[in-house]
Amino acid sequence: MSALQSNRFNSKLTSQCQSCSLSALCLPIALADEDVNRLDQIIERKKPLKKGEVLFHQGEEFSSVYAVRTGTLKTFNITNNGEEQITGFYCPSELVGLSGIDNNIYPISAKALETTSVCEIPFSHLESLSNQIPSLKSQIFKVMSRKICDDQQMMVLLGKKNADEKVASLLMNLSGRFKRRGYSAVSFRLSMSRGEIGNYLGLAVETVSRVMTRFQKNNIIQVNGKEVTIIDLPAMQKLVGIAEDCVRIDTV
Amino acid sequence: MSALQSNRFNSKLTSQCQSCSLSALCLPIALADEDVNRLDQIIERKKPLKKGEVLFHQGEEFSSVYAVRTGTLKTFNITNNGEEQITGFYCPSELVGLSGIDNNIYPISAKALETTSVCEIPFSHLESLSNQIPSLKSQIFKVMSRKICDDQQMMVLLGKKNADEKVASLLMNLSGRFKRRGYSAVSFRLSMSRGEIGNYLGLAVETVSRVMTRFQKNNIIQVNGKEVTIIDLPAMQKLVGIAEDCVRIDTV
DNA sequence: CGATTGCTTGAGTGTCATCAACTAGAGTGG
DNA sequence: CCACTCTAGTTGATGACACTCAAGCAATCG
Repeated sequence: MSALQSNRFNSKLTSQCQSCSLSALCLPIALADEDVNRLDQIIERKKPLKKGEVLFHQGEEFSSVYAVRTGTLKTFNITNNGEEQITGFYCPSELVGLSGIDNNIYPISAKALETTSVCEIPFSHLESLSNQIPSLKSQIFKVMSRKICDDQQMMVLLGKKNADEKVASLLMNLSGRFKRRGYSAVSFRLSMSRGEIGNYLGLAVETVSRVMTRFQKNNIIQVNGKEVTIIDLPAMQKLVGIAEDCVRIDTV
Repeated sequence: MSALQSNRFNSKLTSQCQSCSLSALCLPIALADEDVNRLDQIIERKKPLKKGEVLFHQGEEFSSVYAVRTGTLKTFNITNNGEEQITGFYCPSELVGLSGIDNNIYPISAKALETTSVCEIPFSHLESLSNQIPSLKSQIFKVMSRKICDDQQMMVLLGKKNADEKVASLLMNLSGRFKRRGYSAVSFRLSMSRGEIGNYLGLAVETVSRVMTRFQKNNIIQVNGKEVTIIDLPAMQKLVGIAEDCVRIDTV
């Protein structure tokens, strides 16, 4: 809690990272104040992306990872037959672009779903800074490890779940992410279209639509366009599979 | 930690890592000789696992990552309703357990598909060694990044591909991995059962069986139990989607 | 040797994709 | 301000792909 008040001990120069409301969730977590300042210095705040603008393109040379400040991004892969497969949605404080490290090329594109601002973190700088700050290095390991966990959960979803369970899982996942950022866990706005939801979940648009209206008829959720309210939480948890305990799907 | 540094120079003796045939694929890649020796010293060779034995259990405290030396592992997640979802197969030189870093708990179990020997790499040692050897740290970043890429490819497979494409993708992926280790790319032995293939690909056993016999009838592959030979490579590539260029599915 | 396990093959069914029509809302331009 | 277009979303009808159930075969094992 108190960690949320990021500049409680701040003294002299408060870095932007320290005054950022996301610092408790983002990369600076677990860093000493002076280390946050050093991290802060390698970060570039870019001007916000408009809806539909691309942050980086699949195939482009990898240079930076990005932390979302406000708004939402989607990442996607263009498959051989030209269709797009969405691989993730990214909310504020989440890190995009880690998959580019391996081959020094982004294997996916990242596009803004709404007006979105990001912090650019040049990876070469981050890497050398991580030589000097072991806790930063550990933090990067953790972030990457979590991404691997999340992706594995996603595989379970795609491989084993039916349409109802898929949609419920996405909604509950988003709910959890909003909650952790201090927003309502039961009432929120979807920044992605039905088509994007379907693409992401491996479902047709029509199926997504049908599932959501059915959920609504059964008083499980309340839907109004992009506005969603979760009404019957137990029902949702049951659909997701309750035991979400040891696993935290983070980057949907 | 001091133990790490002690034998740094006593290494006219070739380390096991250096004499290991996998060194060009495994973690030591891109390390200087003396660094390989230091890495070598934190590694424990465990006695081989028999088929069906578990390397680590889901929920267990995380301590080490493991490199496969010989044999094959599968990792899997027990879902809420008790069924198992296989999340990956691991061949020699590949690293298992990275997903445990985040929460300090293994979110999956790892089990031997056949007699399998592994190198245990205690993560705390690896992490501190990576403070001293920047290229080792970079290498870990890369390995984790590649895992993220691979998992994303897997999502595409699960979300967009039909049964034929799924099976073809798995076979071609295994083919590539055998090839890189110097084995035949067209003729190899599956160490996993049909059931495990189906589980992994999000298909029923019967479907896997049917697809493979159909492939055989169409002279695309030759199957005899677990022995597989790829006959019509172009057909397979077409099924997979050819443009496997920029993406390398590594850890299936 | 029977028993068990893994794999294959067949028949029937169900879930979800596809195709198509329709509605609502946003943006455009006369 | 009102058609007009365009897109996103919804709903219905139909069908395909893959799952389930069931039976049989082959290989391994106690």
